[in-house]
Amino acid sequence: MISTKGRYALRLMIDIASYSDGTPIALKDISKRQDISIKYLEQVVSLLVKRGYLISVRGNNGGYLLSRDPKDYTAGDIIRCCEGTLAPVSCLQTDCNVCARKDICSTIDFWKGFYDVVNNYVDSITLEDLRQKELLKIGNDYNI
Amino acid sequence: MISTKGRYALRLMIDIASYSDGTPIALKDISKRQDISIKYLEQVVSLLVKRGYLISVRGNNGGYLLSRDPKDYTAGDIIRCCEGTLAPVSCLQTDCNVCARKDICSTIDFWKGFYDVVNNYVDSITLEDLRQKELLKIGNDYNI
DNA sequence: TAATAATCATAGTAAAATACTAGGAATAGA
DNA sequence: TCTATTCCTAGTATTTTACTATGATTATTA
Repeated sequence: MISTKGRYALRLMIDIASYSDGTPIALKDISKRQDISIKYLEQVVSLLVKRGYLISVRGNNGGYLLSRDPKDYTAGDIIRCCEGTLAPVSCLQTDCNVCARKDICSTIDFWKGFYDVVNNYVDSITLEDLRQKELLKIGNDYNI
Repeated sequence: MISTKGRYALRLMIDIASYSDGTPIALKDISKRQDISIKYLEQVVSLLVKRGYLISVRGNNGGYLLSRDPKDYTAGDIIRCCEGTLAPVSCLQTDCNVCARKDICSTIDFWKGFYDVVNNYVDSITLEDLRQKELLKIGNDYNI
């Protein structure tokens, strides 16, 4: 299971990508639209700012802006930023958690393959793709 | 991350598939080879027995036997049996955890795709494939 | 038949992770 | 200066994880 950090991060980024008109989007508004507390969003957003995925604007009328075009983020970028690695086993994490059984392990290749299909998938979808889907949903809502 | 339950289940099944000569394999032996406590293996193995993936033989000289040919188990069968669903989000679990946002959710298709690539991958590898890899490793060890 | 070696079943538990909330400082526009 | 925002650090209840412990049950074998 992907934790709330990763899932909320994706929704937050989609929200900003979908609703921004060039001015910063405040957490207050994202909180309302996404039904997630401002306090928790603060924690999620801080990871995205630290990574440079979002630009924060402090003070009154502040908020957050994308630092790139939506097509230049993958869903994987966003999820990994807040969720950590998507490695299915700890011995595949980058800061190589060396395993005592690595020379005799018959499952490591299986897990590498798992890791690969996951990363390939999440990196095949861009924030722009998700934004298009969101705009479609909003459109559908208006049409009811 | 896949938990120890799922990872140990895979190793346990590979171990039985690789070392069984038709007589039951005792947890004591699996424990030695795999470096996992008998007590913890008991918990893992009970899930596989309940699901019918293993046949247990009680009493002295007892142990466990595969109930099918190794080519007729997928890695996915084994992992899901002990790990539970591989769904990345709870609203995709079979006993549909209905989400209040389902009609307006723009990420559900993304998560469905995630779920699909994971299931497709783990179901593309059979226990026989993993057994072959294990036998190769054992062979290599003897050649050192 | 008694000892032994195995599975089976249930409970307990320490540590870590998860999913938050709380309080207040810093910043900047009106 | 007031207010609306982000920023930062702690705290915390709950759940999950990764086991261990105890003892019952079962069946072979000496």
